[in-house]
Amino acid sequence: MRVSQLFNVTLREAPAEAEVASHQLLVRAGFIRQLAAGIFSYMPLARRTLTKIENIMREEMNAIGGQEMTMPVVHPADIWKETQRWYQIGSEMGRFKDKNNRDMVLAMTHEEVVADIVRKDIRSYRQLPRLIYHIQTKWRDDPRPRAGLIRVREFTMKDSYSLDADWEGLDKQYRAHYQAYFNIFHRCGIPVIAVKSDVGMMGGQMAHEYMYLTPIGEDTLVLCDNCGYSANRQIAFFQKTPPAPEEPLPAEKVYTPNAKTIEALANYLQVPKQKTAKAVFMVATLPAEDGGYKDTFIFAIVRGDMELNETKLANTLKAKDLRPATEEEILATGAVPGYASPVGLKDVPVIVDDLIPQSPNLVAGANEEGYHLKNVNYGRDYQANIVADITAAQDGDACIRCGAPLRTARGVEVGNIFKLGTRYSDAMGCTFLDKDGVEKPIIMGSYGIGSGRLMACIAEEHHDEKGLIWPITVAPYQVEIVSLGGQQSEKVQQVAGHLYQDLQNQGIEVLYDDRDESPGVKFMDADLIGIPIRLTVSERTVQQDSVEFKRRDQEEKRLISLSEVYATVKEEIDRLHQAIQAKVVEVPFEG
RNA sequence: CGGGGUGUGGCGCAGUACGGUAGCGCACCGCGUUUGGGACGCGGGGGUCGGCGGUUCAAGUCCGCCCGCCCCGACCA
Repeated sequence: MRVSQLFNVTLREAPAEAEVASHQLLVRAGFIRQLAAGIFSYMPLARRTLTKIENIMREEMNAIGGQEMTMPVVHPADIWKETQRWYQIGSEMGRFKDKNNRDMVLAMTHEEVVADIVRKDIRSYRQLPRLIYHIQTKWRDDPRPRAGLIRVREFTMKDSYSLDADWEGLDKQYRAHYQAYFNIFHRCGIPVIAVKSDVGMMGGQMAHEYMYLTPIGEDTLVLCDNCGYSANRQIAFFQKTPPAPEEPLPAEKVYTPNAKTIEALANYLQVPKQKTAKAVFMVATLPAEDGGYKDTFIFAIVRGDMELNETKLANTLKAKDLRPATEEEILATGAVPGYASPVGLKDVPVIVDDLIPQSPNLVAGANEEGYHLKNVNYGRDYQANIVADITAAQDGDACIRCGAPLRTARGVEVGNIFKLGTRYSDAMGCTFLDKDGVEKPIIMGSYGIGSGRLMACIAEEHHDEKGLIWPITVAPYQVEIVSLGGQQSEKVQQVAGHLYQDLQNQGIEVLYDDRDESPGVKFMDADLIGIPIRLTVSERTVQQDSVEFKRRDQEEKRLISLSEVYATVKEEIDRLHQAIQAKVVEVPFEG
């Protein structure tokens, strides 16, 4: 492609709203243009990179037996009602009515469609196992898109769905994806780790997220450098060290003016935070007896030095939804915000962290403005409805497996794999007859990777102050030819033009900057766009029957003779591919 | 949804305090010069100042309401 013909505009400055490097550079280099919050156009250069990313996905999916298909973006709401997700999912779901006033859904994901196809077409164990996938646009009306392509509302995702007759089959497909996903990310040039994750609204038995570690990430991960334990902070387990036992002391009411936070309380009473109990008020949406849901006020207690983990609490309660209580709701229960106490509280479910019963003589609220109770002891002074692990792992906590200090890090979720089990099969009646003629539910798994987000993470990982530096496997073009003074020198123009033709004829993807621009402009644009190999043709080089060779990821330039250009370019492309391939390794399964 | 910010030509910004009829850099078009790291000269084109309403002789500027976008949080297969 000649740059003079390319539908692409580079920007000297990034729009003010672009903050992270991948967003700024992808916009400046002309890869993406924003239409609305979280809605982007992918320009020709981006399309080429996305196609390469998607082809890598295809190769890896096909390698584990996947079969590509395409499913609709627009669904009738009926199937989403069947699985209840029509009711369970809030404003994130795109809903509209068709001309006949029927409820319709914009696809957020395709479990329902898969299940609908499967229940109609699969009848026998002979048709299992199967693995299908598609690469499709999805819509999730995220409350807060951010960081360019990292978090968007309209996005393209490679989604695969495994269908099995038994749990062993699911496990096999799950593990195949586990490795295939590492292969995909490694081939795209980004390091990732797989962490165990919350199954969330997908339901199911097991889930891993593939995280690209970066400070701009929005998920917090808990990692053990010693044994390799890793988990999303939402579900990370850790060892809790009980304090030294103490004789329970008599409870004592103390005056604590303006001590409404743990910080202020510990400061005022001059006690360490771990000697205090923190009251957290939540409202949980719980399943009701009538089959519906009802909001229930929840009083959660964790030690003052710890943080409530809302995901753990929600899972403990089997809550559909969980949110902080408002001040009015707190007052309505008879508790006093800032001075709330589990002691003497009635008719409110109390959930305490499992470390609380082992922590004697804590300071808790007195349910009276300006007063706390010292020496509150679980069991003697109050009881809980549930004792469970509801606190969040923090930096330095002990690893659940080996006891070494845990580290927290930020990451972007670039992919996930789920063992769905029979949740969708049960809801939508996906059954088959096994060898014995017994009707059984099909066992499903689902596995997703967002291609735009992946492209952004690659940009995030591979750039410098001048611009993008694409890995050879996903670069829009492999080689960029820059001609200098082509308007003045017929020779330069000829050499560059021939080189462009020759390399293309040899199957190399070439971008040829043939514009009548100053050298500075061309070099700057080349650096910004980030094609891995640059060949410069100028009066200076043609006089020596050579061109200048430079790799985008290296500073060195060297002259190579025209007769050796193809061989050198080929060799360097192979070398770049080999370096990537060397990273595609087997990763032990961490179940 | 809560908190904060922001909106002036394609991009980056000034002008708003103190109301007087819109400006700078880059980009774009034409001509000429220039050509190894974002050139120069001359001449051009392009803006309902986010929207609506109000105050005023006069509103980019003051007042009210609304909207978009960005950041933090909540939320998130």
